[in-house]
Amino acid sequence: MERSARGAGIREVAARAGVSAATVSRALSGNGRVSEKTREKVQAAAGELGFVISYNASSLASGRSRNIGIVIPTVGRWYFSQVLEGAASALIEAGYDLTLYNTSDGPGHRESVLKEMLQRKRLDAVITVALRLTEEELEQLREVGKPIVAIGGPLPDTPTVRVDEFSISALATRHLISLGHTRIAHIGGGEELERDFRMGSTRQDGYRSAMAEAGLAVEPQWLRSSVFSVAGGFAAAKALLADPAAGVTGIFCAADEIAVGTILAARELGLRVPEDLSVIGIDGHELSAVFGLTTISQDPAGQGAAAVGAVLSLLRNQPVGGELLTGFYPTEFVVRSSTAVPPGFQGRTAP
Amino acid sequence: MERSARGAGIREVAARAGVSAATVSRALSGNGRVSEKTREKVQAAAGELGFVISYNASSLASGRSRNIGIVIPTVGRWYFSQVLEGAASALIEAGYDLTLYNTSDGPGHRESVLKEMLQRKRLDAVITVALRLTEEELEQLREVGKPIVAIGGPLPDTPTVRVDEFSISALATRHLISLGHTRIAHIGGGEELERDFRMGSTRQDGYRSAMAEAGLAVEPQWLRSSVFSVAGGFAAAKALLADPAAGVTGIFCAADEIAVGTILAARELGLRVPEDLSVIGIDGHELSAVFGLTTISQDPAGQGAAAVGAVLSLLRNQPVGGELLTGFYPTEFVVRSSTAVPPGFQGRTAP
DNA sequence: TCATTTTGTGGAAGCGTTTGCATTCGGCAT
DNA sequence: ATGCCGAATGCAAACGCTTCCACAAAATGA
Repeated sequence: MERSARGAGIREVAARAGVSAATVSRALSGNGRVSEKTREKVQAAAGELGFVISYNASSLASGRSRNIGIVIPTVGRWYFSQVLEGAASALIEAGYDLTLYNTSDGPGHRESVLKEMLQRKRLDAVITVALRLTEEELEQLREVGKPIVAIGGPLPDTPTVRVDEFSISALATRHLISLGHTRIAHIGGGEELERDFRMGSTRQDGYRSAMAEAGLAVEPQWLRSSVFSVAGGFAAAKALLADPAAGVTGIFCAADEIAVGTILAARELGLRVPEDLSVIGIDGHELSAVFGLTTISQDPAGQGAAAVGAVLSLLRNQPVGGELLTGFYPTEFVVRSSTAVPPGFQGRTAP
Repeated sequence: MERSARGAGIREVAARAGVSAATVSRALSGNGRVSEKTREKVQAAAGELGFVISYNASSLASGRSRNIGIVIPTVGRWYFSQVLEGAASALIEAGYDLTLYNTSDGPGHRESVLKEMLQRKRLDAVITVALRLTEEELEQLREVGKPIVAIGGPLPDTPTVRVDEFSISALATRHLISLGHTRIAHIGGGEELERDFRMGSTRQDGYRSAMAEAGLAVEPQWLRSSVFSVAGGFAAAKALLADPAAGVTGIFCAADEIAVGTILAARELGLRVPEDLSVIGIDGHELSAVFGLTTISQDPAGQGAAAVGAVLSLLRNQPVGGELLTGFYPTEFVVRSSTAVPPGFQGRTAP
């Protein structure tokens, strides 16, 4: 292997600075003590030689790799792309590399990713997004002894960044109820993520709870599901709204994209939003502003950054704030123009 | 460092299989010759011990790291998230890791990413997305001697996956012209990507060319720009359509998201699409189907996968097909219901 | 059957850092 | 002056693989 072409190594720097390789390592990494004068000499030499440390060698020797892995189902859907964006920015800021493992290619891949790729490769820590693991799988990961932080888990006994799916769903539903709606449908996420992530059904639970609490019945045909996309929401809403027996005046959608699809479907059927139909979503998607969608905003990029923050704490052996273990990531209720009192209703307006 | 907890090493496997470490390495990596019988013994031993090779050690020793880097401006926008998704899937399929560098955090970061992070860390190759480099920067990258493949470049003398921006823009414009439109506006991408990527203006050039070729004038107020989002398109289109002097009957949008925003703006202004206004986009975005948008679909996920294919060839020292150097990634013209003859026009219909 | 390849395997020297331990070198108190 | 002590530095042993080289064994050709 030609080494001449491959840039200077630490020994060349050492020679040029007139010190030993050990000192160069200490001067550049900040570990151990080095006099100010030597440090400067070393830095100068490194600069002149265009020396860049070999992460592989460094990792091998030190056991640290300044590289964290993120396991994410896909990067093509809005929520995940935002999480990734947030995490990537935070990591680059902290000087860490980010290795991406997307598990979208079938469940077989998921397993191999977890077992082989994370087992003890070159990661200092792992962030899992929307991943549900068996106790056994989790145990295997823990055995590796590297920090794990989850987003949208939940992984038991693991610091987790997550919103309070149940409560915000109940809140969204209650908002419709408080406006006077009684016939409220719910379009939830389909099986798509159910496999890894219990989100869909938790949101439905919140909806059911709020309905029950208000003494409202939930008719079976009010429960629909859709993939997390505008097209999916459009199709589901169209079926729902075309059903004369349903007769809903409000729809709580598990995601903004679904809600936007719902609004479009309503428009196409000649229904006005919010006069004839109220629609509320969850997410804070970019599109929600354009459509005047009332929603509960959840800032996924912030969640990604928060997870990175937790990981970095863990790596410094600072235990992460109990908040991540017990609390929820904050959400924001954004009232826009897609929700109003139901048609023909004369009661108080929304708070 | 406790080694007992850290899983078996290659020597343990060697001992268990009754061979030398060298043989284990050869058996597991497929380099060098090993008898079938030994290979099986080794694989069995490795399996029983749950042995997973240390990539750091392997990379250090061999100079190969089975890890490729992808430099991408952001992952939050549709196009980029799709490219990344496509690349990530292809890489995982090939058994490579993917390290993500997003350069969205200001130009300072971009430089450090390129010089420090790629210079000779732990990457076998680099895929750059929508990145424009100076000759000097490119030269620095080349010096490293690792394969580089670009998406949407163009980086001179670098295998590049890209669509023919100019031609498809002209094609889209011509489609409107052939329907009988003469007052055709263009909403292009803003400065957003212009910095790294000349895309915005290339699409405008295609538009101008088609207009000129048809002998049509382009009025200055017909040229608008927008960020690549529905909201951006909405705002830009609203301003354009509200301008009485403009009087356009067709709009060529540089992206589907902009086009969707345009359709929404038109609706809000009481204009029917396509009866009063024809709209055409570029992208093949998920939303385009929902809105019946005529568009030129460009399959960014496929582009990501194609770039990975090229990188893998390069790594095998198979020079990549000349197609990537000279040809264009295929696009598909999808005619839907957002384009029609202009209002009051009685001519032939579209081909 | 003997010389010549080919194949399979082991020994050991790296790969480029980090770090424990030993050593040196200046003070500084005595 | 004489010790002492901490700060600064060097030495050399890892870190866990890959691969060059040598060598033995098996296969091939004459």
